[in-house]
Amino acid sequence: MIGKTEKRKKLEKAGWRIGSAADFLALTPAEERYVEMKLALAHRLSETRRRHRLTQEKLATVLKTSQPRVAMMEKGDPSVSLDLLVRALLALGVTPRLTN
Amino acid sequence: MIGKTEKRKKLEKAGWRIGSAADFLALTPAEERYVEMKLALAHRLSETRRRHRLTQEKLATVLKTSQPRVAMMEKGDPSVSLDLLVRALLALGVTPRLTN
DNA sequence: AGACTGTATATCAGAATTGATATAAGTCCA
DNA sequence: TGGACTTATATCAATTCTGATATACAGTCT
Repeated sequence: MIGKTEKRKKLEKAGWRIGSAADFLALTPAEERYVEMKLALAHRLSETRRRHRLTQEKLATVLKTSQPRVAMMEKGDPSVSLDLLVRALLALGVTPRLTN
Repeated sequence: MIGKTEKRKKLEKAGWRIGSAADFLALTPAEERYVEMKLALAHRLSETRRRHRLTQEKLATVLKTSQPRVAMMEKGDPSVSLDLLVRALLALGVTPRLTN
């Protein structure tokens, strides 16, 4: 079990702007899960890239995007869509199955 | 095992414009998987809504969007993002876990 | 220190997605 | 047939996302 303050810090560190404690608590469970999913995918992308021994620059070329965007993806930045993350993972051969 | 022509029909019916057989075959495995994921989520959304005995109109209200967009989502229309689909499912309490 | 490699941050114009609206089409029942 | 209800399609302005560029930061080596 992870405390709320701790979780908040984790999210803020990841670039999710959360103004006040009230704002944070206003995150619905669905929103929290969405953010967590994104961070999980982001982490997975980073891991996968390392496993393939690629630099962000090289991965960017493979994905036909730029190194800065890859950096954003690996942070799970709010400005990056799930689509982009999923496409990247699929391109790397990772096959996410959606289970209940 | 599903034939290529059959699969193509399925995708075209779902609104994915695929001009020629050559174009279709040009879909990379990653792209195919992406489309299939989307259609799976779309179908899942439709099922879930029905299970909750909601009209598209009512679901739209819950999701703070419009009935026409819900229709698009349930078709897995190319103009609908994974984000939107996932958010919708999460809002309905479906909790997709990403497994290997 | 300086050069080099890899990653992070800021900004922005162009592209894609969004909710909304209007309206058509399908379904059921009296 | 016609109305009530539900879903589908078309269009569009506003928002969001994207790739690109410039540049900063961090680590390693000589």
